[in-house]
Amino acid sequence: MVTLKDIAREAGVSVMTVSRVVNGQLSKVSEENIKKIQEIIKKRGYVPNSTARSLSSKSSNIISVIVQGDGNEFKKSLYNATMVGEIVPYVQERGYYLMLHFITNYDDITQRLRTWNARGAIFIGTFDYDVQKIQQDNSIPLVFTDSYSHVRQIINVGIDDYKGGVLAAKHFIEKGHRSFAYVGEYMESSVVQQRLKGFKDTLEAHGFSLRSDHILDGYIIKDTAKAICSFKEPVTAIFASSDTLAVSLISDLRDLGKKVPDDYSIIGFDGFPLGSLIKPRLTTIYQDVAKKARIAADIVFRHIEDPSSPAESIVLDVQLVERDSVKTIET
Amino acid sequence: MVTLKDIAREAGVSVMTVSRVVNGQLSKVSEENIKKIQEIIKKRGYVPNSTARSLSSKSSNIISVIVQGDGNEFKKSLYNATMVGEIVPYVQERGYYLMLHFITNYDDITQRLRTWNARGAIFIGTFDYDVQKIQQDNSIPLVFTDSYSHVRQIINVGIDDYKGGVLAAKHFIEKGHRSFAYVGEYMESSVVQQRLKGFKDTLEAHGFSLRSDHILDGYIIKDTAKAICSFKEPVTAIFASSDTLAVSLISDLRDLGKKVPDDYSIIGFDGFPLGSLIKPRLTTIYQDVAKKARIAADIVFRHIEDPSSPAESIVLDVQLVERDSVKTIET
DNA sequence: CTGAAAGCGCTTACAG
DNA sequence: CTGAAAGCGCTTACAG
Repeated sequence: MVTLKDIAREAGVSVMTVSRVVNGQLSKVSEENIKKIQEIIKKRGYVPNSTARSLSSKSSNIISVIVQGDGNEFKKSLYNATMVGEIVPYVQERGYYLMLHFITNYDDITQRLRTWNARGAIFIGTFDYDVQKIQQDNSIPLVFTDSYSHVRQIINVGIDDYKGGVLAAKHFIEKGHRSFAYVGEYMESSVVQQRLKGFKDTLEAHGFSLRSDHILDGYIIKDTAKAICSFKEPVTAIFASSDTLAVSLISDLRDLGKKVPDDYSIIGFDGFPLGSLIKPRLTTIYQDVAKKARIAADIVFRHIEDPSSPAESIVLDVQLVERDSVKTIET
Repeated sequence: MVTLKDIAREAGVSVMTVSRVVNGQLSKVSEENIKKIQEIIKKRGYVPNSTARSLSSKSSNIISVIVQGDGNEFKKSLYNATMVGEIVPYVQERGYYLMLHFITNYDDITQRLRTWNARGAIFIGTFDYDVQKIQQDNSIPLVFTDSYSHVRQIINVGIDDYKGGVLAAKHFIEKGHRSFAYVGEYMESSVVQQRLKGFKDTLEAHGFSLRSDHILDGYIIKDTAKAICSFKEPVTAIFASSDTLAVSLISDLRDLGKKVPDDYSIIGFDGFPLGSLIKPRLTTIYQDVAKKARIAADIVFRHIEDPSSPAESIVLDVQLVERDSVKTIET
């Protein structure tokens, strides 16, 4: 392994001079030495040792991406892949490295961040309850996404989940629907709850209701489609908390001999390309996942460069994308 | 930050004794000290500094996952997400950390591996040509997936892509099809080429042919569906190199007023859940992506524990999953 | 513009 | 079972 010392010896200078060249502090080194050193570095294939660098500077150029869960969700939907896929190049462009962690136990977070002296962290998924503890234990920039923690000084990039629910409800109502159901996955997550709340509040504001037994947890109930088909009070409109869920539901309903949107109308959430590939094309609430990821990464770097930057909470808009999965009912 | 030294001082022992406890070398420390030290560690919330550890031991517990491309492919299909989602928990269970790299320039690989003293690496995607160079430059275990490099000592976990093509061809022929097309994405990748080769060879062995202008690169041709519909010599059977591609194709054909499988029959590749959610349910060549990921991770750790382990090349089987996207043509 | 010294927090390799 | 010493490859903080 080639070290600074090796380069220094060969160039006839001290390690400090080589260190300055490696770190781009070129104004502090003579042109002659810069050139000589750069040539030797190239010739020898010198790669700086990041572990040594981190140890002595007490900080690393590692950004940790902390994903909630054991990976099951990661493999199932494109949401996490889109987030991570967007963040990685962003991090790399800035000369940083990305560590990926799956977290099922909050206590692991601080340990994983500290052991590598991570410079910043981006959280993907639901980390509502322990945000405060995580923040107390870590002094590096922590950017949450989709968090509904009530901690005041939190940096978060989220979307208007509530509005998503509102838009879905309004759309169903406009199309003449009068009976509704909500299907959520990971029902305990605030995101899923907010979408539900926006949906329910809006229905009620218009004089309709969402029966509590029409709110289904797709994670608990094995066959959501069957449950919906056997409602005592039948429904025509179903709002699903994700496109993935909506697409599965459409498929399951079809297997039960039901047609979408003729028997059941469905609105999804996310706006992934998938939704426009299926038949009927899925009406959905669109969120800009890539933008969310990019903003989260931006904020991390802003706070790394200027730790005094204020905590900011960003809420991205959502919009209804009307396609073919909601039928118009004449009233 | 709490260090070994702090713990040692508080326990009234040397850093070495603490170090032994931290590293689980409990047989070398008195029970009394073990207990005392463990309590202090817990009380102080001591977290070992991995950068210091790596520097002094000249090795780290980092596994690098190297993904080919700039992330575009990562965000588009569940393939990479499934691979990564499977590998992460596996790596974490063993007390290792995972770094994720997107690579568009081969030269970056060695630099990224070396700078962190990575202990091993798993490659996802096409790394055919530079395998030899990568191997020469790095002495840690390198596990490739889906590589068709001819380097002899390569560790690779792949699938029988050729057989996938064979199965698709046979199925089409059995169902009475006589005219064929192949749609591939990233046509330059060996994986896509092998699937094509198995398909073409089998067609020819049965007295049929695959015209070269019926081989389309989905990455280059904007509207593959339209191209297929305007073939001078029409086809009835289309083999797509991935499920994602097949699903898009079905959607595009539908937009052109064509029906699957009535006008065109389609076979995909991968066997993702998605394929059984759409209508018609997609007939496809199934590969066990999760298994591929797990085996790749297993091999990395086997070679870390025993560097003298022989290079092994594993080829997983594939199978045809018959669903509804291939029509029977009476002959 | 240059460099000598100290130190980051561990582990390795000994000695006892 | 225990510990003192040296060193991993850098950076920080000075001094000149």
